[in-house]
Amino acid sequence: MIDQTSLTMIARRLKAMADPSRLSLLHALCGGERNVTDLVTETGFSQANVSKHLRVLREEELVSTRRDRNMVYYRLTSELPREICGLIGRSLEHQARTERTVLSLYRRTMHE
Amino acid sequence: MIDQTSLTMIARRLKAMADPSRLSLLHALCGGERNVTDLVTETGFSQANVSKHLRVLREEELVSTRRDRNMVYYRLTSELPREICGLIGRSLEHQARTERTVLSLYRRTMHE
DNA sequence: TTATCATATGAGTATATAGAAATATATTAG
DNA sequence: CTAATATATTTCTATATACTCATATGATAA
Repeated sequence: MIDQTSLTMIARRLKAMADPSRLSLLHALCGGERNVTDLVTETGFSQANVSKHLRVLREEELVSTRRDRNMVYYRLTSELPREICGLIGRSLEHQARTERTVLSLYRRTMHE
Repeated sequence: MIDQTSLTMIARRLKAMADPSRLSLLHALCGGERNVTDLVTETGFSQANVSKHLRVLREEELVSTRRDRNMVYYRLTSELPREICGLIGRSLEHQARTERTVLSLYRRTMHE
């Protein structure tokens, strides 16, 4: 048996990433620091929506912030999101190859 | 901008793993092939519950099955779950170190 | 066939989450 | 101070999901 606490923590981190909108935000942050307005522009999501998703990412410490003037700049806390997406991208690619299904862009996912 | 389809697929895979019960099942399967009864015993979850979680994992092709007699044996389809959990485990460990919080067992998570 | 074992599914309930719209808070500019 | 800008939060609704209990399906054994 594995300790329940570790599983719960891992599950929470995965869950924080397991949303297309949040992946989109993480993807943008792979390009470097961004403030909320930048992210709204880049993703096309509403400001409220971006703000809420950022909160989820912050709570799981996947991103961290710094304030400059009245803007809040977000950045990736670690390489984790990029690495995870790289792994899954390769996995999807491999599957696609074996399934002879054409899927593109996984390689470029998260700027890998 | 990244293609929406890739983000959605990655999100779905992450979501399938983003649950403590399913991580527990994946963990068990890291020890090798198991049938449903084995998994019920190892995890302590109800049979119906195990069956339902396995369906989610199957639908995302994280596990595959083979039938023997009237038993269904499940196995990991790839190393992906183990790799993901390894990454997150190391990330949690790193954070724990820098936060001087004691967290144990991430290294042993998923039999890494 | 009928009984039994292994697995899967359906119904019902409780909880969680995504997103829109409106509003609140906080910082800066004038 | 007031106005404007940037970000965060609340409220609401719709949808999804985890779980339990009961039942169904499917394979084997007697």
